[in-house]
Amino acid sequence: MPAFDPVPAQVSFPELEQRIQRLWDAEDPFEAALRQRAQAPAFTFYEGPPTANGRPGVHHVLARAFKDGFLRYQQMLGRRVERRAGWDTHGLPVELEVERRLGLHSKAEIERHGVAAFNRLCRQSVAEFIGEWEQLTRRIGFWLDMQSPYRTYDPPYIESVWWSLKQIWDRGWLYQGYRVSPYCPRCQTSLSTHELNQGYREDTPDTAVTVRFRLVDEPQTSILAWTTTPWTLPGNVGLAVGPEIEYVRVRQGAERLILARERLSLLQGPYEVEGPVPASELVGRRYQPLYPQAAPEGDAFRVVAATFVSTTEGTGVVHTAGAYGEDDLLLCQQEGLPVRHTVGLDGCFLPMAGAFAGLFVKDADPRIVEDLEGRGLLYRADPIRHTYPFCWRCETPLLYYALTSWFIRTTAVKERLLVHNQSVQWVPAHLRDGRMGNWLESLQDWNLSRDRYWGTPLPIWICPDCDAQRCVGSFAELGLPADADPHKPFIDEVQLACACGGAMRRVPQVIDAWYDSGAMPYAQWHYPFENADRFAGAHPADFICEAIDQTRGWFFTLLAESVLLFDQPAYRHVVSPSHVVDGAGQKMSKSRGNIIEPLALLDAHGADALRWWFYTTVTVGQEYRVSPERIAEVVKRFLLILWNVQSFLVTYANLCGWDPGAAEAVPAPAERSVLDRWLLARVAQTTAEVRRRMDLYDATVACRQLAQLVDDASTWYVRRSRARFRGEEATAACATLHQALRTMARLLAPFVPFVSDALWRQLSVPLAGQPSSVHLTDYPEVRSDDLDPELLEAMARLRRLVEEAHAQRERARLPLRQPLAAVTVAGAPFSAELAAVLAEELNVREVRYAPVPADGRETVSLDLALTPELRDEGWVRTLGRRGQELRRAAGLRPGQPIDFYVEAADPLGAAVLGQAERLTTLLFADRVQRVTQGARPAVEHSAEGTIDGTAYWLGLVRRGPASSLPAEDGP
RNA sequence: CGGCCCGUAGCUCAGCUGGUCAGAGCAGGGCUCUUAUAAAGCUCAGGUCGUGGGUUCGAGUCCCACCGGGCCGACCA
Repeated sequence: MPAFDPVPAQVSFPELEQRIQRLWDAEDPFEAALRQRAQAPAFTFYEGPPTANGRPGVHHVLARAFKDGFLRYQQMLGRRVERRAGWDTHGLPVELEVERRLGLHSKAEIERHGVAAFNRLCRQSVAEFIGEWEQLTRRIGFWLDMQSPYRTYDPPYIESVWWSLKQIWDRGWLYQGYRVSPYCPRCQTSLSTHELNQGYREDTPDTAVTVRFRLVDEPQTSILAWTTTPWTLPGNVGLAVGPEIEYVRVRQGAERLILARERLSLLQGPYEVEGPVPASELVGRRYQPLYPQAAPEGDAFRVVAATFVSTTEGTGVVHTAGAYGEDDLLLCQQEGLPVRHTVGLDGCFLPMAGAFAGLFVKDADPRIVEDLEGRGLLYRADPIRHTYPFCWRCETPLLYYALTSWFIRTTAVKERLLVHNQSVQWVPAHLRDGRMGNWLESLQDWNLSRDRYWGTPLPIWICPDCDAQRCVGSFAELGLPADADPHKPFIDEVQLACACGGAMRRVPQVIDAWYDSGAMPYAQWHYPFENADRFAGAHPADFICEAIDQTRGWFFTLLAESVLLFDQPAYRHVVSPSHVVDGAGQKMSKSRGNIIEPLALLDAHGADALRWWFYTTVTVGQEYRVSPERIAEVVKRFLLILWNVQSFLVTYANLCGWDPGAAEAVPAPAERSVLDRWLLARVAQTTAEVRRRMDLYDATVACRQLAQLVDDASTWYVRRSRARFRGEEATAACATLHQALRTMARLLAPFVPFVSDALWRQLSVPLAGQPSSVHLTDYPEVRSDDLDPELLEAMARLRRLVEEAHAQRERARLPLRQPLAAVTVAGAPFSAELAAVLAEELNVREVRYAPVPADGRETVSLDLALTPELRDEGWVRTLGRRGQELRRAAGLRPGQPIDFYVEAADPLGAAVLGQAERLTTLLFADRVQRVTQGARPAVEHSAEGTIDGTAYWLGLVRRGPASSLPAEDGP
């Protein structure tokens, strides 16, 4: 009875993975692993919540592969690793999907449809692809608790978010302000940068105007300013000059003009430069408003200094309208210039714009140009073409438009953010001071509010009578039950009594969905209303892992909220892989048609292959050029080799009846042959290196080391040990390879969870009391008794010399089958054992040594002279090979007893007679008989050929049934 | 415009704190081994290590500039 179940030579990894998955379904080792570590110290992980209203892609597999690898590793180290799934459920992407489905195109249409119904659909839409996410998560072997995920729309989650905002409010860090954003006047919403990028159109025709701003105290003198958006001119409140820029006053006809010296080329017709005007002299000067009737209250129409002013375009003077430009707004706030809208939310001029009132701004542009020209204020107007943003949904030209927004004063804790960021171990390391560090250095206040519907409502109530503001931090303050739906529109019905006697109403906004996700460390536990211990024990996280695009996303919001609320970092280690692109390095997109579906890859090559490819192909931080061919290569180069080593062991262990569970005497490792000791030393060395690398969160080098170990086990240990598995050393060899493979299965378990478990289970069959799954074992410790650096070095040296010797044979055209008398090593002698390995690998009788060459370089040289005896043996080995081919052609299995007949003239015939025993062994035959010419017996299979010019004939006859070999599964 | 990453054999990529580092795998040609039965081993690449400077006894490996690619951000008044 064989100890091991036979291993089919052909393996389909996708099928194997499904088989293992079914075992997991039945045994639930995920749950068992958690139970097993229930009392162990926690290793805390935060799962970044994806939005489930989109399909998962290959890039999601990437991050999840790294998450799972590190989590399994930590668990095997003995930590308790909880992994709770989460879903990001709010936000504009969800709303857009629902709008699309309902055929709605604006906020007005949503409100006509009804916000309650709209939000109901949003809630449903979030779950749209949840099944696909769960399927993929499961398929890639990512163990994640998806039974009780946190969801950002759950009332307790929202209540925790409210609590956090109240904390921020109490510290004075939550305030209302203006912000300029790209704004679609038709949809009546601001757009995110992401959306903005989808709508840029090049070569958009527009009009650039250069306008005279007459100085109050010098009406004959004008400052020239230039703009491509004439519609912002009625909103002008100031002119900005650059403190470093040199301005000049020029005379042209009766008038004087002021502009930057570098921009004189803008002038039309002859002019005379009267002299320089320092920027400092311009600052503070007042000019006449272009549209006095639209003048706002306050100290407007002044020249101010601003560093952002350039001289690459225009006049070196920037027309400033605070409500219609980001820089403009900041400048106005800084300089005390009034900010007021001249354009309404619908993109049409307000009544104070006089003749333009009611006109859409883009339609008003030509009218404004006409009007300015009529009043002598236009210096010149030029058609231009530039890149301009349009709404990607409705194609309306976007406006930069200041809206009332609520902000978190993140700048107040900037120093703390920088300090805590320093404490984080980033992989790749440059992210800390690079992308993340730079982002924090140029930190601005967080624009928290969104004028939308499906999101966590901003918990601020304002009294219309006395303007009192109140931030609400719990449901109880509103008298709401714990299970109340706190979403719009219901929450907007809730009024609070103001001290002045008025009824406070909630502000209409919801908050940035990114705030929701950054709140997960505390909100997933409904902290501080519940689970205070649970939160305290799981913050900061030991480890998070998301793709690089989360730097300014989730990585930032986690950190920002943690610092704002707790003055702590949110995580200690971040692994952040780069992007996934197609095989040609192109970004995957629907329009390019180069999207690679993860499930297709998984079906074709399996999850282990894809995971392993992600770990080993490039270092984290470089892009992943994924293609089916590259994943297929992993199967060939790694998984199949691993599988074949396993298959080899099982075949021979069964063949020689070795049983690891039997109390058979196995020599202690130190007593085994040098190849065994070498393999065990390689395993120990690799174990140490893998642990060291994984402790540094470097899965790439760890896995590359493992790949090298697998390759060494196959292409050196097994290759050189094959004969030993059939001889006296079979027990030691089987025990060694068995032990090595079991260790390798555990070393590989975090990375290729399916095949490693398959290996483990197979190898454990004959053993009692073993964990049923490799994922319930401990990560291998370094067996210090096995370490043997000297042996590793000596073997490495030996293998270098082997390569050189093989090259010499190649040049001499002597097949390896042909034995040679000696090899001479110019270098330090090997131990007798290693010398035997060398001799066997090179097929030489003897290893000799010579002094090292003067340059100190070790060399090797084969004695290429053939004696008759060596030549005879070479012939016999060739004949043996031909016999093997005949066996194979006859379809005989290993172990099938046979008789061989050989007919050959001398000198080949003599050689056969002289080495009949060797030939018998080579052919695994019971008997080899030489027959004389013309006396060929009747045989089942035969072959003819020549060796070195001598013709031969081989015949083969079976004897009795096959011995007790395992049957193989088909060809 | 700014920040970061990358630019090494036809392709994909290794090369840690400067001194056998000029490498591996794949593709292609040749050869070999084999009761792991097509999986494996060996061999063949004359590559200005993007370009140009610099530091150094010595630089893919450090510094500067430039060119090209990517990502992120800013800007387009």
